[in-house]
Amino acid sequence: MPANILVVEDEPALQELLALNITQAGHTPMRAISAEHAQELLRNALPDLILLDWMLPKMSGIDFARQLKSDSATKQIPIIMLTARGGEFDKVRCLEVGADDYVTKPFSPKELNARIKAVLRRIAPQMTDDPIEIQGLHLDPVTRRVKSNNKVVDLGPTEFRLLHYFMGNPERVHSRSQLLDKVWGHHVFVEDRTVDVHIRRLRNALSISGHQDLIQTVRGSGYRLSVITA
Amino acid sequence: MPANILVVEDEPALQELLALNITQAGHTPMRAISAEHAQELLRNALPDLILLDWMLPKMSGIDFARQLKSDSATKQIPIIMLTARGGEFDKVRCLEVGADDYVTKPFSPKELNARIKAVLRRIAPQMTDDPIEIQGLHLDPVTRRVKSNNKVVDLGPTEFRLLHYFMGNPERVHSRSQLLDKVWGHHVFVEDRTVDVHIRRLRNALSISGHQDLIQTVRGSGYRLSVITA
DNA sequence: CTATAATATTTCAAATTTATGACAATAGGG
DNA sequence: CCCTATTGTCATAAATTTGAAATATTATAG
Repeated sequence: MPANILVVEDEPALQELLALNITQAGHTPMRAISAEHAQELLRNALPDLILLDWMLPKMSGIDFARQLKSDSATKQIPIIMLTARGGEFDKVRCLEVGADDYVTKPFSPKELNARIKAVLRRIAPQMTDDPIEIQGLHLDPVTRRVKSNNKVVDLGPTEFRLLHYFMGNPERVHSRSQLLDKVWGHHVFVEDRTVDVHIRRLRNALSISGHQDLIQTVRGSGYRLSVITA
Repeated sequence: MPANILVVEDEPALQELLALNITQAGHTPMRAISAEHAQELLRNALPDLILLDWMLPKMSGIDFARQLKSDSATKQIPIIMLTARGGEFDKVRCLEVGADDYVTKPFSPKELNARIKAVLRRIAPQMTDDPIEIQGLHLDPVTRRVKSNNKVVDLGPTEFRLLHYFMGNPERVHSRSQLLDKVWGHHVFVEDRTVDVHIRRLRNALSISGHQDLIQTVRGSGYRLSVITA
């Protein structure tokens, strides 16, 4: 899950460190030395995550975060704040503004990366390579295997991605269009109804372990994976 | 759903085809035969989406797109590019310029409409997805579920929208006409009395958790959701 | 208390949505 | 190059939802 990460940090040394860190973690850094500079960069491309220093020249990180969260174009981009002191006050304000997490300086590269990963996972759960388990159904992206007890569920590529997406976003209803976007890809051109067929195939495969009811039809809306039987 | 779409295409035959297509899909086309012509039209009214040919006389589609995206008045209007060749280079440049999607010629009407629909959906500000709770009755648009304690309230599509609307505007009386407008949609032609039937169905479903009295009749006016039992 | 207007219920056929099975086109793997 | 798995579409069946009409109740003015 490589991501584009915008680093907003005015101190050159720290920025360099952060960028290095991000690169080594497999992501791509974008650098800005101020809120204004960041705004400019955001006009061209939106990152997947923003690493924002609490203290910045001119517009403070807090104010910038607030602004980001109030603009519909950027509001869904997760923000991790870099704070100097660990005072309770700061933490509260960070979260108040809508930051998704914060890291107190000084911090270890390890900690930073862990938080980045955590936040990204929260945003795009199906992108990670972590194994997922729901109701005894185990899906492992690394081995590309789905198992229940000792039964192996045999899935085609598309059904696997579909199930992976469902398991990464459980309980939530997904319209056919959304599924096409997320599972098939943005620029594919496929009939909405085709989703039905793949749902059928997925349920069929899952029936071997009795998990076919996990995938529920929500009439008029789409489909959902849910452990709630009702 | 119906949108005004500006078609910028210099070849008359193709433009005619596009306009026809757009009309049949329920949208309204505006036609321009060049970037200059388009600019003129834009002075009068801004469309919801722009369909732009990559190759145009004088100012190319690419340059025009760049200009549109740099002007604050038009920058948020989504653009779909019509490209001739399918070379990777073109795709990249399309997206670089800020186009929201592209279609490579030749394309099927079906594909074009699908893309228009997808782009409009991505842009359209989606209705609030916040969960609502009233008197222990929980409605969650994201999972499209209604629960009370651990009981699941099973609702059809219309009943769900109806309850959603009621819970979003509690304690207020809504006439049957208002409900038809807000829940069914502006242009539908449905008997006022039909609302009664759906109210019945909603109450019926809610009775499973004892919430049937939330929906109250206001004789002569309409219905209201209220926590006041009186 | 009665007539009458307004709302509640029930029922049903039409309309809409989904499920399913079959099939042709494609992509890969031997 | 042949064979098999995978995919996307269709046609058709099945299931659910919807709107309207008919009938039953209830509230209220007089």
